[in-house]
Amino acid sequence: MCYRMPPSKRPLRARLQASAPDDASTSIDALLGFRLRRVNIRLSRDFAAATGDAGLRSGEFTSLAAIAARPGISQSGICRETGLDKSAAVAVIDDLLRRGWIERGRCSEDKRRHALSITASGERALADLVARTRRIEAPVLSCLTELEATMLMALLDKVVGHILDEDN
Amino acid sequence: MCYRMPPSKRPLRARLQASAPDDASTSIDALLGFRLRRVNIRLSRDFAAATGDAGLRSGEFTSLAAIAARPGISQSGICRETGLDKSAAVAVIDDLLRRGWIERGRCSEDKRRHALSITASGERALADLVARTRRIEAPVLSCLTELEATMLMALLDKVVGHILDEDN
DNA sequence: TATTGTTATACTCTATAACTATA
DNA sequence: TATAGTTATAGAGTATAACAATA
Repeated sequence: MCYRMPPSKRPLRARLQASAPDDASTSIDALLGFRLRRVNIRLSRDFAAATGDAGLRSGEFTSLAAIAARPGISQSGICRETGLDKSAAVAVIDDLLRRGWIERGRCSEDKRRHALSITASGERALADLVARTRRIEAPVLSCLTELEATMLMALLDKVVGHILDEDN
Repeated sequence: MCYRMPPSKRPLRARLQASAPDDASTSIDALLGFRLRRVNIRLSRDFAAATGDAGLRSGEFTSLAAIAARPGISQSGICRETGLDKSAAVAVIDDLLRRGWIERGRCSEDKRRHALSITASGERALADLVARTRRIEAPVLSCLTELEATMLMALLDKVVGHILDEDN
């Protein structure tokens, strides 16, 4: 007979665990990728739907936040921070400039670099984006207690920090 | 003066917190997306680099795991589980069939559906992929204790389960 | 009418390589 | 020689709409 799709009441992990022997070497129980991917897909779609046709391109929000956090950062700095490719960063920076959210000045110490900084308009846009993103993420995070959500953020921060250390 | 890129010893969150007032409504401290995105980029690149030219397309590994976990699942079931678009799923399923990792039978109860199941060859491929992915994720997760890693997985499972419930 | 799977298509994202200007 | 930024380009990912078969 065919598998009829019931409402999925348990995550894939739990179902896999039930159907496969508890063998740590072949189980996906300890794999992070599946989980990150699934949550990421959901959040990305909701974000794209909320920002609509005038939506930001991939990495634009993250780059704006990085510039706000580190005024004077260079483009390659953005790439290291966000994981963006340097060729992709060009379009992102161009778009942020076009929107008037950031400014670009040549660096006097190293004329190859652009020193990027956020504008007042960019600050407002960032605050608005953050607020909208919070509203998008809220229903996804609603299944966690406040403590659990805080723990999740802290654990991911630890991993992200480790990645930044390793990749640079 | 210009911002010279030092080795990043703290995650973006911590730096933002230091430079911005602790205003919950405009801080990215409680946002999940940045963190997921950054970790996902790292893992995706490492995975692509490890699988090389004969690499699987996006969503193929997840789909194989979903079929292994739920024999007889339909294509639309895969989409619901993995977040894959139904048009994208076609190419993924085709590729899994071409590799001989899954089999496809028409469903007698609902002739529109394909009943998908994993083959013995597919089981071996899946076990191998899981093992390789564990080796890829290990260095990323090495910054966490075993307890922390378990907690991270459990928290993400809770979120993924919630998303599956909501989206279906 | 709605759903499953399929195709075609357009658009975006990502990575690579080649180039310039600086270091 | 190496790095920062730019451009062009190719390949992969993603989403939409239209369609046939079935419910």
